[in-house]
Amino acid sequence: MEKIILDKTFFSIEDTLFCGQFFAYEKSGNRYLIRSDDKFCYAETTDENTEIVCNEDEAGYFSNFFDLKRDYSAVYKKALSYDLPFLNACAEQGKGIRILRQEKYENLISFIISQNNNIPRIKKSIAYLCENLGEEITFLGEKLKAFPKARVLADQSEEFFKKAGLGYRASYVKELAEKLKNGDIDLESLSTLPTQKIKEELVKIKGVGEKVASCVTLFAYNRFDSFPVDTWIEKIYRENFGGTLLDRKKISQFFIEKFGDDSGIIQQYMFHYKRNFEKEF
DNA sequence: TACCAGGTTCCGA
DNA sequence: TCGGAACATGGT
Repeated sequence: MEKIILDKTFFSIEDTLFCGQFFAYEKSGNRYLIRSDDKFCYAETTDENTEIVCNEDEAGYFSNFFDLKRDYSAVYKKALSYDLPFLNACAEQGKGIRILRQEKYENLISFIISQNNNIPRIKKSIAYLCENLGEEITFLGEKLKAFPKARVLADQSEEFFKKAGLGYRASYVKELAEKLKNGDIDLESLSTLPTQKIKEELVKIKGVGEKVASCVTLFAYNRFDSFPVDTWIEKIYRENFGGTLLDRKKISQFFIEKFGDDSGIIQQYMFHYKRNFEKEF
């Protein structure tokens, strides 16, 4: 067992988990059990620190997963430098957010499930897939389940995915799993491409549109020049930026032109605030 | 009961 | 190319 301890100012577990980037966690007492692929850790933010507990040989993995090498105080200061009252409030409330460096395959499946869906249901569906198809993993004496491999998902019937609560998204996930199994799609090979090119490749997948592709470039390829626009961001655009555009792709471009390479984290500050904390603006 | 949720696909003009 | 209906399902 290994414990990683960091100052909580720019790393809050609640902020990081409640900004809608990630669905594979559950509360367990004062801490959160977090799963990525087939690896687990516990995380807790106390009065002063955030503490991660994981297997010794996976400390490097989780250090990368939580993006611990990036200086988020600089990102926060950059957000304040735009001098926008609404954004200042968002950054102040969300400065503990870190953009997780997620597994590409798992993140893509998760965000296909996310379309026209709500976060509690998305979490439930992903947990169902793991519980029923995931490899058993023992972590600190507990028996837990990994995220299922693509070849296992590919062998399921569409009925299974409907039982998991995927609804009409069932066929999307099945088709993607089959293509991954056959090697028709290689997500890792896209890593070296520019952000726009990655998105162009991702939207060729059935069930993946502009918004899901933006989430995956941000959360799994860690491209901060991504700005996913969903119903919440659209509200922010209209209510807090006085925007009039209707096309979500154009709204995304509007924000990327405004915030450049900080777009991804600023998007997360704003989503987190609007969904969880908004008072009057 | 109708509307909403981290949208995308499909169809007709 | 563009606008709008259809798509599953649980929560409020």
